[in-house]
Amino acid sequence: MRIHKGMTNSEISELLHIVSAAYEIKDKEKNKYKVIAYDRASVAVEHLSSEAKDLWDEGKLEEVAGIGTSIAKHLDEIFRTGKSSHFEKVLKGLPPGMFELMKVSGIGAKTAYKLSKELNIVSEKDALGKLEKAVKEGRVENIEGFGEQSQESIEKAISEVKSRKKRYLLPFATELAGDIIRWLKKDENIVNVDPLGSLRRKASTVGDIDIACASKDPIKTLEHFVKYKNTKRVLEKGDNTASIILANGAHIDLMVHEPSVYGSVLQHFTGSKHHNIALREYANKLGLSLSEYGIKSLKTNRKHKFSKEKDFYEYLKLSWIPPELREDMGEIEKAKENMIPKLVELSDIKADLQIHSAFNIETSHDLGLSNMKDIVKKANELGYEYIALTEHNPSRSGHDEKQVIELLKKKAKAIEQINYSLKNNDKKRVMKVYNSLEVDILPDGNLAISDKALDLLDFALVSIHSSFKQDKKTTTNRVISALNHKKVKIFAHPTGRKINYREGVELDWDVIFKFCKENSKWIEINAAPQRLDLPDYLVKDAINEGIKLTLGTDAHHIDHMDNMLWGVSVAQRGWATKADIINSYSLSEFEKELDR
DNA sequence: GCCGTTTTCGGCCCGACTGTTTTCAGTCG
Repeated sequence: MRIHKGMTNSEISELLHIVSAAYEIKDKEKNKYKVIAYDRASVAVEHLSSEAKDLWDEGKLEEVAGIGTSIAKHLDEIFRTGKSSHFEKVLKGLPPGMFELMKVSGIGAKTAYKLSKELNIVSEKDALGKLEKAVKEGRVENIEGFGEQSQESIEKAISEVKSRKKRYLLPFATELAGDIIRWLKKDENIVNVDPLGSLRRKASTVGDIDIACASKDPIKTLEHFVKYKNTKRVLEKGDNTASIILANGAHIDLMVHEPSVYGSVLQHFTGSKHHNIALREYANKLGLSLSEYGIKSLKTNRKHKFSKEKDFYEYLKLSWIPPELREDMGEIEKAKENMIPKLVELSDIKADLQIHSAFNIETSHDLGLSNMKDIVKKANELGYEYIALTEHNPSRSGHDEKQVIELLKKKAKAIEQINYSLKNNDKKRVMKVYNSLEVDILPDGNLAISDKALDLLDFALVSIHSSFKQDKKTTTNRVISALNHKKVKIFAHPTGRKINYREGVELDWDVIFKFCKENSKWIEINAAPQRLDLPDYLVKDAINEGIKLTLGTDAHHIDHMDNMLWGVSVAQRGWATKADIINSYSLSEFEKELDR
C-alpha cells in the first residue's frame, strides 16, 4: 500500500481498511470502536460518487458521513504532502505482507497477522505466492489454531482470489438466478422463493447471487439446493444457509427459513448492508432490535414474527421502501414521513429515444442491423407512442459537408414517408418517428457535423466516443460547448463508461447539471446493460438539481429494444418518478418539452 | 473515531457458520 498525493477512492478505501486491521491487531479491546469507525470510513469512501480528493479540494470532506475531524485531518495531510505521519505510526511494526493476505476470503486481520508471522511473510511482494507455497508444502496445518481443514480452505480461497471474477451485468445475473429458482421450485417443501441482495435492488452489477426461500423443511431444501446441476463446490451448508460455487465461478448463497418469518428474511437479505445497519440503529432508538427472525423488544424481550415484508416496515412506523432505494441514501427518513416517491415503471414508458437503424448514412461508428420498418413494428409491440432514430453521424473522414447533407436529406425523406403512413393508419400506436442523430463530440468540443446539417434534424443527441482521458475541466468545457447548439437536446451515455471494461470520463457534474437546467437540455440514461449510463447515483444528483432525463436502449437491433427495463432499473435506483423521465410523457407533452 | 428529533458524552447492528477448541474466536454479509 503506497501512500501518495493522488490517491484514488479505492486506494484510500483500502488504506482505511488496513488501518482498521492494524488497530485490531495492536489492541482490539482498547481500539474496538476505532476498528469499526475506520471500517465504516473505508466503505464510505468506496461508495462516494465523487473523488475524495475533489471533495477535499472543495473543503467538503468532513460532510461525508463516516469521516470526522480526525480522519479528514489525516487525509488532508496525504493530499497536501503525500504522506501520513499518523497512519505510518499505526502501521509501524506490522508486516506489510499481512494486508495482502487479507484479500483472501476467510482471512481477516488476526489470521493474516498470525500467518505472516509464522510463515515470515514480511513484504507485500509475492505475499500470496508465499502463502500458497506454504499451503502446498503443508506448513499451515501445523500452526497452532490451524488444521487440515483450514489449510485446505485457504488453498481453495487463494485460487479463487487469482481467478476472481468481475461482477456480473444485471441481465446475466437475473437470468442465472432465474435458472436456479426454477430448480429450487422442484422441491415440494418450498413456499416462496425470491432473488435478493443487489439483484433484488437491481444494482447495475451483481457480485454474489443471493436467493431466499420460505420452506416447510429448510434442511431438505438446502440439500436439494446443493444438488443444482452446475454446482462445482459447496462452500458451506448449515441449518439455514448454504453457499455454492458454480462451474462458471458464480457464487450462490441460499437462505432458508420458516414461512412465518419470511417477511423479515426477505428484508434482511435484500440489504443493502448500509440500509440494514441504518435501519437497526433507527430501531434501537425505538427500543427494538432487528434480525432475520423478526423484531424484538429490548425491554420485554418479546419477539414479533413477520411473514410479509411490508408488515415488518409498518411495525417500525415506516412506509414500505422499494428495494431499489435501500442504499442508506435518505430512504429511512423519507419512509418515516411517508414521503417515499412513486417510482417510474416500465409500463410508464412511451418512447425509446435512442435507436440505430440500418438505414445507411455511412456512419462514423457501427450502423444498426434492423430496418426502419421493423423498428416501428417492434415499437408498436412495445406500446410506444413515439421513437427517435439516432444513427451515428456520417463519418467525417469519408464525406465533405455537402455529402453529409445529401445523406441526411435521404434519411429525412425516408422518415417522412414512414410518418406519412403512420398518420393514415389508426391501428398503430406509434404516432411519430423522430428524425434524430447521435453526433460525436470531437475532442475540441466541436460537433462532427455542421449546424446546417444539424438543421435537417428534429433534434440531436451528442456523445463522447474518443479522447476519454482528457482532464476534468477540458472534458467539462468540451461537453458544454457541444450541448450549446440549438438542435442538441440530449447528452447521451454521459460518462462513456463500459462496465468491467472502461471507466468513464471525468466531468464536473455541478457545472453540467447547471447548464442543462438553465438551457433545457436532457441527460440520457442509456439502457444498454454494459453501459447503464448515467449511473444511478448521478441520476439521483441530477434529479435533485431538477434535470430531466431520457431513456434510450441504444438498440442496434430490434431485440435490443427489450433492454428498456434495465434503464428503468437505473432510473428507479436514482429515485426517478414519471415526471423526471421525458419518455413517460405523451407525444403532445413531449412536443412541448422539445420546444422549450 | 464518529455522531446527535431523548445525547457534545456515551453509546456504537445482528446473527450464522466454521474450525478448533472444549466454550469460543474469527470472519462474513
